[in-house]
Amino acid sequence: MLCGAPLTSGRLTTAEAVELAKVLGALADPVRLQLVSLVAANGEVCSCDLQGPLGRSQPTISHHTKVLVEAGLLHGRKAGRWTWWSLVPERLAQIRTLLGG
Amino acid sequence: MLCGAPLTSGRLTTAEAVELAKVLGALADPVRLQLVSLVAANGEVCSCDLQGPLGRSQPTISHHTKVLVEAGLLHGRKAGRWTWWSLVPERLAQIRTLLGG
DNA sequence: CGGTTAGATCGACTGTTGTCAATGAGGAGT
DNA sequence: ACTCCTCATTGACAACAGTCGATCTAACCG
Repeated sequence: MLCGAPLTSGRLTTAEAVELAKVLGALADPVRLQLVSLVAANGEVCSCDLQGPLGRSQPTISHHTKVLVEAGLLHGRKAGRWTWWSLVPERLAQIRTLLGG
Repeated sequence: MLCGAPLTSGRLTTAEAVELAKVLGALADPVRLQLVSLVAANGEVCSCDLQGPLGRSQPTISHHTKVLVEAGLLHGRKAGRWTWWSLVPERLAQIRTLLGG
């Protein structure tokens, strides 16, 4: 489940490769990278704060947040009508480690 | 050109996001991750050494090496009929930094 | 030169992905 | 209850990406 065995020390199993590829794929999109960047800069933001800067429709934003949540990179906290998004920094650190830390 | 401004310190421009997404996209594939892993483990390998472990056809391997080279992650050294592949560790380190080092 | 071999390129097919308009679900306020 | 408001979901479509067979290029060896 994505622990130990960083990429550059060799011996990456197929299952590990698939799992890591999934997480990296979640980050491999300009809109999602900017989304993460925005959340990182503001601590906690709601979807309506993302729509403007990212220049995408509301369903598209919703789609991207979902992808990031499923990758374990983003966390959503529902409060009334709003959903507040925040990063999961440990997950980013984990990816960094797997990439050869 | 992908320097400074790590992801988690905010302020990622569109151009930077597109560029970073491209590199991450190059890594976001199980076959390519295992390819990198194999090269990392063996130092320098030729394509014929990859085809077996990766279980893909020769054109597919060639396609993946090309993607990785274009992303600056892999380097090919031609010697006679063979091409010897090696990693560009600085590039991986750079990505790690961008991811929030 | 002809034959073999390593790798790249092309063409086609398939599955996935980013996008939006339309609609749905549910809280908040009147 | 009724109406906004915020976000999620659905359906559709275009663009992209991974894969392989066939073909091409170029290097080595008799």
